[in-house]
Amino acid sequence: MAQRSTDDDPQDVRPRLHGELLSTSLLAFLKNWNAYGYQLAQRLTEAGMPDFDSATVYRTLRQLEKTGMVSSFWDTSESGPARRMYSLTRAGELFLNGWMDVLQNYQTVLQKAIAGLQPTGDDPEAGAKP
Amino acid sequence: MAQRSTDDDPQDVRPRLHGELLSTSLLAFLKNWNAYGYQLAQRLTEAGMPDFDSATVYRTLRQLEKTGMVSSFWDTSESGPARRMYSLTRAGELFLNGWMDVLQNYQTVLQKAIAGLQPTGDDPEAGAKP
DNA sequence: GTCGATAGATGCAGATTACACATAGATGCA
DNA sequence: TGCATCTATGTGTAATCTGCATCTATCGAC
Repeated sequence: MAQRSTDDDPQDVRPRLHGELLSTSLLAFLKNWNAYGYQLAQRLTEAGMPDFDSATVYRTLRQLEKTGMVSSFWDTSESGPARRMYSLTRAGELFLNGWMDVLQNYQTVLQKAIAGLQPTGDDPEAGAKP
Repeated sequence: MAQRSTDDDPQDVRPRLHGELLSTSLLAFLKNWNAYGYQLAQRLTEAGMPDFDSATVYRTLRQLEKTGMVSSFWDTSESGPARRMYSLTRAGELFLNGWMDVLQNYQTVLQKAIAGLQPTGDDPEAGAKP
């Protein structure tokens, strides 16, 4: 039996928010609310989401636009720097609905696994924790 | 007012499982169950998780090992190809706990946003959907 | 004028991912 | 024996994504 691996980086294990988590948060905020990037970034912080990078937020929004999930236009009606206002498209709404299903299942799977219930209840002795 | 962006890729919008979602699923499975990659990949499929790549599962496990979340050893006790058996470390358990908190908050935020409740209830007319 | 807050973006190095393909033991079967 | 198939894990590579630093620009306060 080979040697066990060693732990080497115990610090900095706080989860960050990116990928699907960031994209879907943005889509959800836009469901009943047209907003621009800076505003969305603030809402994320206010909502107690883990740290993220504002550049990532802007880039994620542009990416969501490229795939048709949101649409945008420049808003110069208010004073201050121009704002790129985003709103959810029909495709974005459909994706968000699909994601909520995936998320529900994901959370159920996690909770069951953590509670010690295997996905399938067979083979009760194999690999059991010592 | 500038032109709206155009939708260009309406197909292939099914959510995939990667990044934090895949890592944390693996950690959760390993909480009460020592297992190897092939087995974990099967469990993910059985659990109804979205499609993923098996190579990604293996690389994710190696990555989790590099950061100290899991440890592994070669298991040659059974017949067939050698298996790399993984188990959760203390650091992995702590990360998983932190992630469950983040996830709970994330889901709450999504649900509130989709229900039409803003993170902060002020400014009720700004950006309201037409 | 210049400082800070607002608002969005780019450049780049490094990490992650999907897809194709490689390796190897075990089993079945003709 | 030869060969296909399943199990089990991995690598190579191009494309994409991310974090950090930095940049542009508007506006209000001092």
